[in-house]
Amino acid sequence: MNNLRILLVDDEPDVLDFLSFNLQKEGYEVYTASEGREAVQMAKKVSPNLILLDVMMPEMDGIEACKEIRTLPECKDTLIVFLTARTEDYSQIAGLDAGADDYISKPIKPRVLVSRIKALLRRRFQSETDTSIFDVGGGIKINKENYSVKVDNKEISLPKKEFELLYLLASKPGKVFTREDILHKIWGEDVVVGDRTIDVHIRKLRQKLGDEVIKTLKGIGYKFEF
Amino acid sequence: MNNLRILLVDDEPDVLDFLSFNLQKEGYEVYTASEGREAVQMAKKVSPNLILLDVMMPEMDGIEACKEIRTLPECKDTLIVFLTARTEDYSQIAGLDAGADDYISKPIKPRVLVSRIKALLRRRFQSETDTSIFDVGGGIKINKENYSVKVDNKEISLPKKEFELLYLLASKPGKVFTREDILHKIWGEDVVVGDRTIDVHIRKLRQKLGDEVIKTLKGIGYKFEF
DNA sequence: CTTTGACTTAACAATTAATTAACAACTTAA
DNA sequence: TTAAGTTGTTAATTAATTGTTAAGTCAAAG
Repeated sequence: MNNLRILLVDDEPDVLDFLSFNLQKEGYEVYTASEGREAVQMAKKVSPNLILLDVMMPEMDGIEACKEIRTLPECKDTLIVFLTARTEDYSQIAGLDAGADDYISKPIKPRVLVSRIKALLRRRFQSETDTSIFDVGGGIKINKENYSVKVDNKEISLPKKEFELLYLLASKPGKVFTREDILHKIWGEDVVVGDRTIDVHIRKLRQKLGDEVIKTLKGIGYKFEF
Repeated sequence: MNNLRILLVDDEPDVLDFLSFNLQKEGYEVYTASEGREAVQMAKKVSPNLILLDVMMPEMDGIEACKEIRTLPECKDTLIVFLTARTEDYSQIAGLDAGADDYISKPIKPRVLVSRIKALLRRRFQSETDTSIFDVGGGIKINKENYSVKVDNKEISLPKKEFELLYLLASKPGKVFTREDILHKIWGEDVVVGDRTIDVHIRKLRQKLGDEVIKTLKGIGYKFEF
């Protein structure tokens, strides 16, 4: 939904698969094209936040494609990054000239690739890659700012109490919260809700997050752990 | 109302239709004429911001028309762009001499045409095609400068409060604004309006923008998302 | 193998929050 | 001054959430 979109363009299906896999794992929405003309069309259609563009391709090469993409109004904020074989060093100059924002030499380790892409996107789209998001592990990310939770990169929305409960537990993974702790922190000092109320909220969270992340300690309380 | 006006002049109805379609899609107000004399009259009447003028036409050709239009007081700020077949290179000289601001060779891809036109208009009419317009997604564009909003390129006008509310929410898509946030930011620190007031304004916005873009988070607040 | 205490679960009730329509009070422009 | 539009209020309705109850599990202890 509010994900950043990346368009991959390369004529080798293997490379496409490989990059695609690694970027999707990071939560990006990934689109692919295998040659320049297709790339331009895709770019127009999905208006990606970043395009990873192989320089050497049959038909229309990366440089040409880049120039065309730069003229698209849909892509005025799009970052364009060239993928070049290490030897093709001319592409640095030609590419940046054609309107590219950066270039990356192949071969590259996925981690390095991902971190460079993240850095570029952060610089350009800071507001979307926000501070108050934190990854609590177990595939769960909590964003305090917009009261939203991502589970395996799928956004789910929680009602207030459930969110607060999750937030409390997840903010100190591993720590055990007694029922009393939880009542005081979430319902306040002078509440009169029954004990079962907590259980029920825990259950609702488990329904949404999966049964593993919140653990019960009989007679003691609950903890978040992954 | 505050749209930029473009006058298309060409003797081939097909070309006229084609360009007209592509430019209207971008939100311009498009007028057409099929020959020079008609073009001059139209120009006088609608005082367009830009005229796209085919060079080769029966009766009065583009160059003649251009010269006449340049004498009209209604068109002193009008940009005139010639459309020329790629071969007619003399037109570059003659055209620019006659008072044209640019020329574009046919055939041309609509995207390229549109982006060149946009660039020209932006340069000349910066104030209207301004930085403070931003496309917040979901087919909604907000122009802070003249308090106007476009939904799917249809301009709708919002009363002040509604505009401010939309602007606040849309300026940080995804972020949740609590009722308190909203009250403070829009009504000021020492407000005395009831809570339901916000709801009512939200409802009015939803009536105008569609129900999807503003989301409710019960017990928390509202957020803009597309 | 029953009992017991502690948690889970489903169904439902109570509560709280938001939507909506109708309208009143203000503002502005004609 | 009227008319039109904007802004804020209220009250009825609708919807979602939060909380309760009671039956059901499960594991450890007797």
